[in-house]
Amino acid sequence: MSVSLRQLRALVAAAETGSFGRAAVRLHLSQPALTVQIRTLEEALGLTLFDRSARGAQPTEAGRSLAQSFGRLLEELDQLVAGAQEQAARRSGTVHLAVLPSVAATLLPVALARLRRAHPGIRVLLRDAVARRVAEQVKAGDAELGIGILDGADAGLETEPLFEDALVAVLPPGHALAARASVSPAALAREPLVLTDPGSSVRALAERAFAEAGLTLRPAYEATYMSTAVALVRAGLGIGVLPATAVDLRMAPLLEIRPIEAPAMQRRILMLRRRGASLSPAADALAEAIRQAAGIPDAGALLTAGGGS
Amino acid sequence: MSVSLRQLRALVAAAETGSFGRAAVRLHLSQPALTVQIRTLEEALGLTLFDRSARGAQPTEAGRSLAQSFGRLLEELDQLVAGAQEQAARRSGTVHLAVLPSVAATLLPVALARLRRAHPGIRVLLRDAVARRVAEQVKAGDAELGIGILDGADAGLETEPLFEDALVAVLPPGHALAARASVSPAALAREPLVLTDPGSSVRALAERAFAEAGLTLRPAYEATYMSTAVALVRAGLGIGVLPATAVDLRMAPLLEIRPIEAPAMQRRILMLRRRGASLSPAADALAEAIRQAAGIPDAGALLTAGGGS
DNA sequence: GTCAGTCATAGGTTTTGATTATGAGCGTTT
DNA sequence: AAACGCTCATAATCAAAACCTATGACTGAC
Repeated sequence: MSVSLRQLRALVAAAETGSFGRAAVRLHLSQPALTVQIRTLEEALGLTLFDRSARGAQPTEAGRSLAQSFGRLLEELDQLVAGAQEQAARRSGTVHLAVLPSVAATLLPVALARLRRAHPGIRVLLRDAVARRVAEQVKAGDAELGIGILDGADAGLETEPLFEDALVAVLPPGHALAARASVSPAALAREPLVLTDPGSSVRALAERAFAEAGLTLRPAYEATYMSTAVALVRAGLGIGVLPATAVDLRMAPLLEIRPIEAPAMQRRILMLRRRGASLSPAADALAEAIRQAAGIPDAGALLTAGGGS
Repeated sequence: MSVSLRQLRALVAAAETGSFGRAAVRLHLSQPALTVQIRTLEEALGLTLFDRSARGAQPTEAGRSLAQSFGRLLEELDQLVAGAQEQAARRSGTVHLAVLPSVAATLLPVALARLRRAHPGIRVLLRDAVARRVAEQVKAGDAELGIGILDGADAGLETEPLFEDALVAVLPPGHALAARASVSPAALAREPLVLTDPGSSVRALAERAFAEAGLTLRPAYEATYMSTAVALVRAGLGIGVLPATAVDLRMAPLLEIRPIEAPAMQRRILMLRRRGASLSPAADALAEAIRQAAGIPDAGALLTAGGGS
């Protein structure tokens, strides 16, 4: 028979207390049970570990030495187990999260604040990236959770809708188009436009929507960062075609926001995870916080939605 | 329920093989048994450790990390157990041995040679000391085994007789007394004598024997080391009164050895161990080798003799 | 659509471990 | 010297854990 943890704990306790009886008390066992554990351990090792006498059980040299080594090992083990249970209890843990920059600037701070309040021990490693990179990182396992968009279904990913993000027209103060409740693509096409980089998902969305309306998108300015784009609009250099979430009106109170009359001007922001990969407790807590921040009541809470097929 | 070694081994094997089935084979278990171990471990930790699919079981991040940590721990544990079993098998181990210098120079080399032949892995840490120190070291546990002599019984020690060591007269080449088969204490008292230090057990023995014969011992020379005493005799400076074992005739072929006609000129060389303290396998092997070197057939081999009361 | 491979579940048996009760050895105390 | 009190060991019994075989359900792949 091989050794067992019970035997090792018995050995350590007996060596430290110098008595089988006291060791049994410490381990919440009866004395005979402990005696048997020690004996079977001695048989497994082939060594006498204790010299029994009427005044207790003195560990032999081998017993002392092994008790010390095993004790150290047991301590490490208990620590590992405790650490794992900490993670399970959501009192610690780390989540790698990939997220679109626009969401990172808007929804995410709210979600992270919620998470911190509910589970202050959980650490979030944040990577903002464009939609394609978000999906890639989640699929590769580099990020356990992602917030992004997906064109079609993706067999490697499970998705859960968070909210709809529409592209809106962002008008500089006093612009003529602000008189209307909404603006048409055709009207936009006549104006100098501020857009994001080609390759960004926002840009691709705008181009598609314009193409459906038979128009060609000719941006006057392209910005990589949303804050840059907003600044360009505020300076009166053009009309922004930007995601609604990205425009923080607190930062730019004089700008006017108007919806664009094109159904395709919408993108569905999704929470992404690798298909078949369970979430760590920390990631689960984060997902919950994100859902709540997005205004989704946490009903079943389990992600089951397909890729959108 | 707390974690068990079986669970940890199951986790490590499954994480390394990527399959419950293959892990079960490695551990000589059925697949359901392994599945259950993993599940109960997951329940104990509160963590999902594997993502099960039709293509095997992929460890989660937590599973991977824990498998690695636990694997390291298990390796250390197995190594400790193997080390203990090595000791039990007498393939390794260390014995602290306290021994009289005279025995160390005569009987012991034979015993150690035997021991090395039978159990080459056993290391002997040797301390030669006078009889009182030998007994002290054994009683204090500084030496697991001792070879020495004991005046009366000692409650703290168990003894086992090894052989009788007589004090003999060591005569320089061509000495007149060599004509007799034995010499009397009275004859010795008329000669210049070479003895050991006062305080040595040999010296005490000689003084007692002379006192019983109504004589006073007046040594011409006192040497601490036996080799010194023998050299003095060889130089013709006196007659040695020394333990028979200590005089190596191969080193001093011209010397003559004669028994002394006094019954008290005998000392019983004993093997000593602490009462109630079991012997380590290494010490047991050494004890056996010592017995054989002393010409004692290793019958029951267990030390049971009392202190001589 | 079948097939091969995976893990999960169920039923029944063996093994392990625990408890209580009791015994035996030993040192101390009366 | 006898009794006591402390130790660990043993025995009988019982509960729980662990295992195996058989079977099921699911998933990819051909």
